[in-house]
Amino acid sequence: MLVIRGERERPEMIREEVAEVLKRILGVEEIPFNVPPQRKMGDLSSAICLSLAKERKRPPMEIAGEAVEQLKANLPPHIQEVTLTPPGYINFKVNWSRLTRELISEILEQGESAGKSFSGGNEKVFIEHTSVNPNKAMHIGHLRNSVLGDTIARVFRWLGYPTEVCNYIDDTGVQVVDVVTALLYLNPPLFEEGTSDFKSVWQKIPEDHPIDYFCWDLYARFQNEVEKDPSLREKREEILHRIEGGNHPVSDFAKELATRIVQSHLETVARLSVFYDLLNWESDIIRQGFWETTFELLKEKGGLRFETEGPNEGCWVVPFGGIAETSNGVRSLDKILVRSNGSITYTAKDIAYQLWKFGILEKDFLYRTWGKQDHGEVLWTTSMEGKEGHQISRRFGKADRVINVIDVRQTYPQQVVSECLRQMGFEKEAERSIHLAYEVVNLSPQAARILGAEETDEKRSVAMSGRSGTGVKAKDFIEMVKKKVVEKADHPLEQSVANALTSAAIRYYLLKFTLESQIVFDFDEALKTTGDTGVYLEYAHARASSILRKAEERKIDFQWGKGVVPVQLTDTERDLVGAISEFASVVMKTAENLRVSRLTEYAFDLATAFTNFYEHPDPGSKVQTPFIHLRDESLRTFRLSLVRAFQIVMGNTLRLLGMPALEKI
RNA sequence: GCGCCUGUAGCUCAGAUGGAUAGAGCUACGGACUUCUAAUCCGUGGGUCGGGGGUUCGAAUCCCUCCAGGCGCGCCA
Repeated sequence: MLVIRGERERPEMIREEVAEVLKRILGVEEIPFNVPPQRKMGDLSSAICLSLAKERKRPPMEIAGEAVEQLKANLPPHIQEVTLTPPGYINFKVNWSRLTRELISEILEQGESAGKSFSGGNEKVFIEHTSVNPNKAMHIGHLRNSVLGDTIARVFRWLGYPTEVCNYIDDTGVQVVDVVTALLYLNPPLFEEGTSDFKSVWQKIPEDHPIDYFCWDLYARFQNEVEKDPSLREKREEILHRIEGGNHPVSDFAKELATRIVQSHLETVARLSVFYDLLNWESDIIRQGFWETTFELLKEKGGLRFETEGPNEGCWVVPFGGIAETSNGVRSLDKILVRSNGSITYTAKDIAYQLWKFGILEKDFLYRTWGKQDHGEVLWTTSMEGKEGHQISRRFGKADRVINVIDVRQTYPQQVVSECLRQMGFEKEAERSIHLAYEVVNLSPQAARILGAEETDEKRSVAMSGRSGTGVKAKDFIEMVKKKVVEKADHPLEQSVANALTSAAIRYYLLKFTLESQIVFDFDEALKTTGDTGVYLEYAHARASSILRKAEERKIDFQWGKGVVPVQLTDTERDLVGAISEFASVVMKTAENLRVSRLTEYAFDLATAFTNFYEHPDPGSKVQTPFIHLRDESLRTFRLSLVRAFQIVMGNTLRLLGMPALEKI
């Protein structure tokens, strides 16, 4: 759990006010709170006296009774009534009128920065997400990663933390090697040794076929071919060395290929408003000698061992405790960083990279700009042709906290990385190396069948696999959702609106699940546009905007003043105020525990509260008068101001979720 | 074998720190639009919170155990 410093927000504030008084009265350290099951009981409740009964050897009703008496004599500022219900609950009624006056004033005054805190100080947060192998198209599982990381980054930025987002490009890994090998040697015209002219190879990619899609199929095909053709395996080995070594036409070709595919990945996620500050290339980590420095550091600080015997003979390993029996027989648990042939493992590179993120490593990348992104910010990239860190306008790395967004299957290697940091003596950095682990996206049996997967079990979900080419490609999915959104609309949509709804629907779908919940992707489920969806959120915001627009068109003057707040709010007014008041503390909690689903849940609650208020501002009454038609000027002003306050907070919530806040649909 | 995660309504999922009658959405059925935007709202139906023990005044939540599913434990990345 991260510790987030921040100002106390409304619900927290009220709770703390109450807790303060109660702690004094009862002489306890902590006061637990909960919400009563029925509204008439109150808005806030505590069962503290029930747990106190035993140790104090007194009936809970008696303890609570005395506490209530004292509370009545000394009411916390935002509480208007305290009651007692058996078997010993203390219930509090909030002074909604007062809370509403303060809350709306504050929001209208602060506008779009309402609820924003500037508590982050100088603590820099470094977030790595996406990091898709640049050898094929992205699929929906990758999107979950991107959208999670992007949302977390938005939350930290909002809270005032200097935040840096990077996308790691593994351009020297076997996946890229496979596709390069396939391009060069699978189909004629074959690559001729000694030449640096790759024109004919590039021409294999049809012009009307996106490169990432082409490589998706090619990569899957290559997996089959390489199985039965030993000469391809040899070629692959050769190409691996050339790419790792650099300084060879094939290496340049691989880089070019990866660059083009990265570009298509960036275009894909940009459709969901996902952007980065920096692209970090693995080839640059290798070429800048990050590992050599790390190797020395590891040997110097300890935590690394050269094996002279046993199964890992000839390797440099990090000891992780003995031998274990696994399903594949008896294995050493120690993590190999340098193989007996001298080459280094992925985890070794990861350790070096993690050290760089914290600014521990003396080495640095060279940097240049990649280009401007759709949101107007420049994207940087590491590059051997770039400038040194001190020569550019930005400073990358040197973070105080590092969040790596990687799926749950990589928990073990991530632990190895932070454990290595610990063993090297970087205790604080190990503590602040956070693996944001989330479960994968699988395909429902139906979805798998639609995609043409063979042998689907009707009960079991199917893992997506780049190797076999089964998966829902991100761009396909985006297009499908867009098509559905346009179809479902009762009027023609502007392109920008259709795109915004599409993005909101997809982001919401991928964010609403808890981190440990596997998403079993099903087309019907994922293409929903009613109920608990991103579309619902957009409608609530657009509806509020329309009301305000209409009020303006009719020249309705609604000048906010605290005097317009009714003494007694209706149920739906009160629920909406309650939802609005929770905004800031929800954002804070999201940053603390990195559980973004809490934010989507809140967004839905907030939108629901508004929609209910809009449909039934006077729940008891048979007639519901549109706000702009209200005769009672004071009430009209109040309700329109509440709409405005909602619109501001909903807009902020949407932006935190990376969704455009539509004024009109 | 060891470790981690999951199991809640027909389906998809929420349910910090243990609290009062376990909630949404979808689906089904029945209602509400000469509109401040109905991708909405209202109503009805729907549950042995995987099973069994335990701790507690109180357990979906904590502990033990069993069952079912997923993942991890590579000189892969």
